[in-house]
Amino acid sequence: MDTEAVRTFVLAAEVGQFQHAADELGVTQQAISKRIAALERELEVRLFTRTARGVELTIDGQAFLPHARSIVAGVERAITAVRPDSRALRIDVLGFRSGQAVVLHDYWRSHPETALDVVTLKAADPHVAVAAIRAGDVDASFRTVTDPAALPRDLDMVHVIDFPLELLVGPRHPLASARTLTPSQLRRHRIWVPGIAPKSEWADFYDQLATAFDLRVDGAGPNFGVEALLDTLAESADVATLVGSRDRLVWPTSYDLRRIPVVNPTIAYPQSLILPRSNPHPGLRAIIDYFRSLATLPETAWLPSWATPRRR
Amino acid sequence: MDTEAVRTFVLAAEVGQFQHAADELGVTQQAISKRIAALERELEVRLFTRTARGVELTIDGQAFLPHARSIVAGVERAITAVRPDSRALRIDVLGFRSGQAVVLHDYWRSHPETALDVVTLKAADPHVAVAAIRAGDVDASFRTVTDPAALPRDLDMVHVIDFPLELLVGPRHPLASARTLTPSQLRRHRIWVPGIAPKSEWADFYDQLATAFDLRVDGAGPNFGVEALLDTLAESADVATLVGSRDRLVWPTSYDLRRIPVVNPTIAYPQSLILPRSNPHPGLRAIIDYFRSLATLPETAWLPSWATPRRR
DNA sequence: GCCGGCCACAACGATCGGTTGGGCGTCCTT
DNA sequence: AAGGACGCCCAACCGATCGTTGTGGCCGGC
Repeated sequence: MDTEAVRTFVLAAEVGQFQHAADELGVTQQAISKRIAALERELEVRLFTRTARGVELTIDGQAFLPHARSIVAGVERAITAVRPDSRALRIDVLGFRSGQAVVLHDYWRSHPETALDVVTLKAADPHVAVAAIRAGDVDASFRTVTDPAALPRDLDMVHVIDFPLELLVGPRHPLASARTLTPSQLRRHRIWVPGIAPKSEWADFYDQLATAFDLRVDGAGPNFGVEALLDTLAESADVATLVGSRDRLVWPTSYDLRRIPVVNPTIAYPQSLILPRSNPHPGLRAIIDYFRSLATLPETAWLPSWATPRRR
Repeated sequence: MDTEAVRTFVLAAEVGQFQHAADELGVTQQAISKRIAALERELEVRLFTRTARGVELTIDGQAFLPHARSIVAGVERAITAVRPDSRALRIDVLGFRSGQAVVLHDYWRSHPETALDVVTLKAADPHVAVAAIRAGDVDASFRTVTDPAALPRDLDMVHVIDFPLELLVGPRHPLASARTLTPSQLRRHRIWVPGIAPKSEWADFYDQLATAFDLRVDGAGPNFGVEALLDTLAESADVATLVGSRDRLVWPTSYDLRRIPVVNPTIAYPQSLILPRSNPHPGLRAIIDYFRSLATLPETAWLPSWATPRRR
């Protein structure tokens, strides 16, 4: 189906004449006639009844019209999503299931008029995101550079939210039936966080965490994907992992995995947004405010050294 | 833009390989390559990065993907809306601003998953609707045949709701400042209801109404459209009209028209739905129930002779 | 260093989408 | 009732497009 034909159909339905639509589009009436005929042939349905003074929608045409409008609107949105000059707000997240993306989705659902595109740069290195922002490929990125001096002067990094961590364990794990846990209870249990790149933001976070609470955090081993990790957890009696409270993890219900909040102190992972210092996309303000309006941490929460905590 | 290309893009993005997508679609890899290239040329943006083991979405490609899915879904819905065998529930209303359509829209908003197409047969004669239902062109019609014997045996007519009438007047009309009105207060005022076809359901209604309350209901004159009617009302100091409480009338706010409920007794216009007696569309049941669940009339309401009133 | 897998480019035929030209039916005017 | 205006369709033609087959380049694995 040619979307030009669909657009032509909508226009012809609105003006009620092929001739008028043809003038509007700067083509001949015969071209309109053929476009509609092609559409009718494809749908195997008559869309217009031809009269001496123009055309009129058939029942099928009436039923088709709103869907046609929706297609045209969809094409319109799709084009503006990639047109460099009229690009929608485009934000980089770590992954579509990350807490960042989940909260961003919540924001969009409460502000559905926002033209928002969520993308993910498949690179652990925050410099990739920094370069993408400076190049104008994305408007902002939910990443953190732990050393503020490493951030170029034309970019800004704002702290937007902290996600409390929860322990994720299978049913055979000794801590499986706990309602909540303190960090000291995690001592001597193996915490497996695969796929952490050395010297990355996450490596640093878990290093600090392990030191602070004398934990066994094992970041070694390749990341075979979240499914493989969940598989392992479900079976294992001694492996657990940490996930953000807002992370979306989908697993078969047969897995019977449990998420157990860590408290006293709460362990939180700070989330920042990197954006241009000058002329940031105007839609970012509301998104930052939305993130910051969400529940904040207790005074006692533990945060890594680089965090600039937001507390009430 | 060709929707086949869009569908191809979505598939290629999902499988990550042109070759695989080509196998899936039963064409050569080169065809896929050209489709994507054409899309990229049209959008003036690179959608994939080509690698040795397949393709990967660019940032722009990621931004484009959800919109592409929405286009594909829109095309899907558009096709099912007209495919005779898989047709969505299709209901005929008197007009898109009628109370019928308004309530139907309310229903759809609370059940957005319903595949519903609203059409209007531009004919005053209910036999047109009857024929359309019998032919399968529509599933049901919000029309009334006042003589039940005139309804073919294979069709059923169910009473679904009554719409109380309100007086619509301009600011200079002597009744303009009333909060409510009784029918007897309308006596001697001219009530203008243009565009009523002789011997139609509406002619009969207003005949009975005029007789019952000794009113001056003027149904003469051609209908120049609702705008012309509103124009006249806004200016006039002695012309008023009756509208259903659920009818949607949009007018410039400068008009300052008022809708005044008629009470003691309420005057109600009964609404029926004509549908096939055997194998009606399964979605109709919920719609009928929805209409019937809405506020019913007081015991004292006036209804035309053919009505089968629904009262608590 | 070779092989295998995947994508791009080139050439060719079929199809498609546009134009011009001509004809028919309806409505309005004279 | 005849003529003109208008809007539609059909036919013929032409350039662009979409598919095919054939070929070459690039990259990763053995």
